[in-house]
Amino acid sequence: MTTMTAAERRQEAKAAFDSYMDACPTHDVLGVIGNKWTSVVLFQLTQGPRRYADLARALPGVSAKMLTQTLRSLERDGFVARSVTPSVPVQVEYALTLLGERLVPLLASVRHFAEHNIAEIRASREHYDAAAD
Amino acid sequence: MTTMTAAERRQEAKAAFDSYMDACPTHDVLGVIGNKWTSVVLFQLTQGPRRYADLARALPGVSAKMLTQTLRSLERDGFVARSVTPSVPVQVEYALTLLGERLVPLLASVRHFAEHNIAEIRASREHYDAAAD
DNA sequence: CTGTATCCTAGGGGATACTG
DNA sequence: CAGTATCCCCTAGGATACAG
Repeated sequence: MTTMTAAERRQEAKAAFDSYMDACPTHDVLGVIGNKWTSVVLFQLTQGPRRYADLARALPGVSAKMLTQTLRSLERDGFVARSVTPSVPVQVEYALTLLGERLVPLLASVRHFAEHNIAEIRASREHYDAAAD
Repeated sequence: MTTMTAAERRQEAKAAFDSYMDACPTHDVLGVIGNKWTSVVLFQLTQGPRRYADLARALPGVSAKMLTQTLRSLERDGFVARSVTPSVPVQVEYALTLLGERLVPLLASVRHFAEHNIAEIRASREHYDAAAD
């Protein structure tokens, strides 16, 4: 512990930085909304509560597995509430929580930026790809 | 083509939805900022232009491969400009473009939301996990 | 200093079939 | 209706070594 090799110092810095990343709220939230289906599911729920099959119908691209997984994750994070009506057959309804509602304006910001800048971004990509000979 | 099975109809809806998703600007942008290192690299660059080694030092968690890949991707999308000074050894500097600067407030929004709501999110997770017996 | 090249693994995500 | 359970693939990302 008196002296340390450069490799050891790098290792330590990496470990410290990794735990910093894990604790970073921004990174955490980005990890949530960065998932493939969260934004679209959330968008559906801004239109009002929806049942499982409603979502599956509105989002034909999602597999049953991913729909369930996305919903569970959103529920775990407190963005969505799941309520079961014990009829036959059972009815399950998903709705935004207050926390979920607070996420909506953020998604709107992303959307606003995206719609105003996507043309420039895509133009840049084309230019970049064209330059690659 | 006169009649269609339910499976065929589902297939068609899925294909249509998939291409819609591909074209969706919001989803596109989310895909960019959702990558593990984009937000932190971008944050470094908001502090001013940085060289490759500066970034590597500031971000001990990134591998050389991912740093390069992240930078290339950001350059391709037009968020970052790469300029090479042909000295010996060469100097390469990365800086935000105007488009990149426009992305900064959005990241700030994410950060703002994250910092104000992360406690509630994490509390929800703990509660959810505790309920799972 | 600024990267490439290679190899490898974990897990996100899809397809299909089955259940209370 | 509202999911599970399986199997499988593919890519994001890490480690290590090498190169201009």
